[in-house]
Amino acid sequence: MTPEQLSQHLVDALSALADEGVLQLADGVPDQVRVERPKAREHGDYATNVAMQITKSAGRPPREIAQLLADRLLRVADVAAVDVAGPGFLNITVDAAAQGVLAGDVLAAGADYGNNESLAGQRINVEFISANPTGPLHVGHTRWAALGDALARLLSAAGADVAREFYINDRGAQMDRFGASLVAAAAGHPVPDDGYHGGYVTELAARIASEQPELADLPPDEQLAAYREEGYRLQLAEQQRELEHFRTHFDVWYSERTLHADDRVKHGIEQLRRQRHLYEADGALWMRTTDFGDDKDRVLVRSNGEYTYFASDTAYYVDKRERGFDRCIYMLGADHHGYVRRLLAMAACAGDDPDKTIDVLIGQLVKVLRGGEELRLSKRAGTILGLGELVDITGVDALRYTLCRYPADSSMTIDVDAVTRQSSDNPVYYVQYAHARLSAIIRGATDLGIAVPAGNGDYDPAVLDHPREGDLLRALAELPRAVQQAASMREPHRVARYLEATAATFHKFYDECRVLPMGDEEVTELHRARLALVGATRVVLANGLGLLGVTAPERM
RNA sequence: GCGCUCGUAGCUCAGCUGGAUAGAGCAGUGGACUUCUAAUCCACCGGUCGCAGGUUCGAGUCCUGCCGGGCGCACCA
Repeated sequence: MTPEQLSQHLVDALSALADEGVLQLADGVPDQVRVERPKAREHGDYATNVAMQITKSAGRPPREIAQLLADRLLRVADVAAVDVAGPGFLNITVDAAAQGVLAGDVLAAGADYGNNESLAGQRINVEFISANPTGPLHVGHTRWAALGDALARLLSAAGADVAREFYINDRGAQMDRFGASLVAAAAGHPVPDDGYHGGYVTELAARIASEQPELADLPPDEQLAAYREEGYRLQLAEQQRELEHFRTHFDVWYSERTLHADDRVKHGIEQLRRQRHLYEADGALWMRTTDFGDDKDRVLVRSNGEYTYFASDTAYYVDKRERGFDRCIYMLGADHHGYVRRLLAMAACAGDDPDKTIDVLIGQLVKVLRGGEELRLSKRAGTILGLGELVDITGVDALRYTLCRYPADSSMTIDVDAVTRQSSDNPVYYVQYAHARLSAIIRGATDLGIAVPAGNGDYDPAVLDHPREGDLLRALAELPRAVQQAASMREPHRVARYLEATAATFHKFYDECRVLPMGDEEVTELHRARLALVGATRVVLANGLGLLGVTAPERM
């Protein structure tokens, strides 16, 4: 029995009590009852506080309601025991056999286990990183790469139709500064103060100069444009190469320039105009974002006739909506959080309900520790630790996992030495090691000629009555909930935490429960059932790691 | 000044969207491998959840005010 089924039994019990008039619920029967896994063993396999939740609605003391529910629940065949405890908790123990069938369910579902339909029918646009093509991707971008990609995988697993999108900020003054920096570096001159410094500028300039020596003869403005464009092309290609290597694939690379070239900015503004939140003042075109909570109105078209950056963003949003996305997820760095309010106000000005169409995730910046010291990272000073370099040091799996382990809005310090270390202080190896151990058992079974059960009917679920087996089964049963919850809360780190807890549960099981027959031992039902459990656990860990874009090794 | 955000063990961080005695890992101490991977397991040590009020059966979690760190407040991008 899964927690979902148990939850349904509780709802059924409540409806029955209400129908019979035993309980009068002022607020009606809740459509969902949350069951949780208690921390303390003596609190049973599952627990719920529903009796306390509805005490007001029912106008009866919680313990009394709990007792009514307990009596009702005991009639369910798969429920072995129910206790009323404390102020009104319901502690439920599930029948071993009913729990044991889960292994078969997991084996039968295979790679699909954990997926759900909670977001079915939704089209979601996930935009992340969106860096300037004027330099390498740094640690902050890397965090978004790992987190954004994991989130996209999660949303897909929850049934949504997801597009991953990278907005290329390839327009504006910073591109010219980039071009000027390259020209200066190529000529051996010092880079302008407001330009880009870093060693990569020198390398890039030298490469362009040697590949296209004829550029030196161009007039200054043409030369700047040529360097700018070539630098753009090469830098973007580099970003794309590094991200693919980091297993972060984008479905759409969206250039800000094309937004202007195709008159989509103009179109976007026309769409806004219909909603009547635009006005002209001081020769500029404004959006009345204060209508929806912004502290001041925002300019779309400056008095000199040029579009603002905000105009691009507005048009981009309109474009996303016109391309059919129900929801747009923005992943922004903490240094952009001041932007959120106007973003939401803008969507409201466009006639949308921002609560329904926009999710903004704010990511705190990442500190990097190496050799016990904090690295001071600055693009201007050129002291950048790039995605590429970081991956070279730590490997893709360790880096992705480490960055996915923490909620986006918590500041984190990443200790390069710890991520690199291949030991237990690195949780990614803890989880991967569990998968490798499981794989080793299955290899052993194959060597002994014992088939791994493919589903229910291939083993006896009732023999899985050891406490460690029950713990493991209940852990496996949590995956769908973990996925659903992580997806709806947009919090990939929950998957990582779930994996660590499940790996720990497995390791404890492994420590106490022998799976394969020893020596000349006969193959028993217990061996077969445990093998089913092992196979199911491997499926769960592999699926979970897959959601984070981390590999599940057969051997370590 | 206004706004956003964070404050949990010595360190890095969780805490299931208000529940039972606040949890992991690392660091420290001590144990467990002649048979499925010891990258593992077990035990001990470690806390006024920044402070003070409030909401209620119940608050690390919600509200208010302070204190402290980070960030943002352009017809820049």
